[in-house]
Amino acid sequence: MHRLKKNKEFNYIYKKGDRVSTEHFTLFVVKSKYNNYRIGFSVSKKLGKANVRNKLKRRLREIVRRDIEVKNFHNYVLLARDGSSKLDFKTLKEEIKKIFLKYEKKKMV
RNA sequence: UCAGCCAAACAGAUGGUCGCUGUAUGCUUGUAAAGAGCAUAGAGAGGAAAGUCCGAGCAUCAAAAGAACAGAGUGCAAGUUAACGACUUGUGGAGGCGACUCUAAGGAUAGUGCAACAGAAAUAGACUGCUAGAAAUAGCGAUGGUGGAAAGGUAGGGUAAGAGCCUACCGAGAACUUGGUGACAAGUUCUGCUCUGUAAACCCCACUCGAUGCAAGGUUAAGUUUAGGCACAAGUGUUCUUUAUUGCCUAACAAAAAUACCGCUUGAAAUUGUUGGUGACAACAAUUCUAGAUAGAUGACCAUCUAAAACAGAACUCGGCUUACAGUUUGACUGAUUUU
RNA sequence: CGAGAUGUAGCGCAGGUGGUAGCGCGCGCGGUUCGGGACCGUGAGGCCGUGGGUUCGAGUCCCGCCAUCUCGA
Repeated sequence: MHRLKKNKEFNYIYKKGDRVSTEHFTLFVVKSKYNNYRIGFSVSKKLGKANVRNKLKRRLREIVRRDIEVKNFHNYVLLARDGSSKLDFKTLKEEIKKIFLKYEKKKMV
């Protein structure tokens, strides 16, 4: 799994990307030049203090690493919204699977 | 047993599977270095890592060397400390039956300011009033009940009426003696003793302090660019002295890969023991190396412990303070009750 | 991560040296008008972000905390 890290990249994706959202997350997607997919996680200060935000990012990374198979070489940004820090691990997992499926469906149409 | 008070320790543990970040070693790639990948070993957040409220290191500001002023801080004593506004042990004061806790605690006769409303009057001169006297006037500070504060208080004597005018007790001040390093305490003697509160108002006294912060600052790369102003003066709170330097300031344009690398973790370090000290702490000896990220490293699942939970995530590093916090354990002490 | 500023009526703001809190807009009621607006009169609305302290007395002085905003690559 490759990570997105630079602020420029994030801003580019926010501006140009396709957007899909569920109750607690928003996914931004842009086609990549390279033969990799890359993903970044964004958790704002509104969601909690430092330890809460770190824990949420760790969990999201774990879920993407283990349970999501990304077939396309795209750049993704996963934005956490209000309330997502209070969910437990299983519901998080289901919701993230959902959001990726939703994007694929949208693309098919 | 119940209630309390003080201090200390822990901050889920053990095993398994998959993953994350450094370090060391080996292998592969690479001319080599740097780097990349894989394997193995071992390491990997806190008591507050938080707030950024103080104090240091470290770095830059040409030089921080000296003096004065401005500004800011601290404020009982003696100690501890690298240093401090921190801590310790005491002193005075406040609270608690007690164990114990709290305390910005110098100066109000150096000066200035302020004290609403109420009250006759707010620091004090009058007014109301009391006594003597026919009156002029003289003596007096009791009477006035408002206020946070009203001319030391209470009782007795005394007087024309009164008053520390006199006496006793309490309070206050001064001197001396004794004890203590000291803050201060105790005692004796003397003085009948006008002068409210506020310095967390200005201020006075004593002591301390140059400013800015790792986004500091440096390495590699990239400007003897152009225009205007200042001129032997200019530049860092101000002024002065000493030393050093030659340009300094403003604006525009160009260039720019950025945590790529250094700073970045061995330090007033930690653990254990001994000794000294009431204690904060210090000295000595032995042993150990114990995070170093940069979208920022600790997560997920299973089993057992009844249940797995609080506050919360290092970001240059230390010493404190403040604030948040589920629960568990240990020790010293106090009060009440019961039993022996 | 560091440096700074601000919290007062529904909204935007005053209250410098402590004495009991105002202004404008908005809101309610009445007047004016054939009616509405404008105008005139009148009224309500405040634990001065929060917890302590100093003081006789704190929006103001001092010390903690909370929230919001700004600046530094």
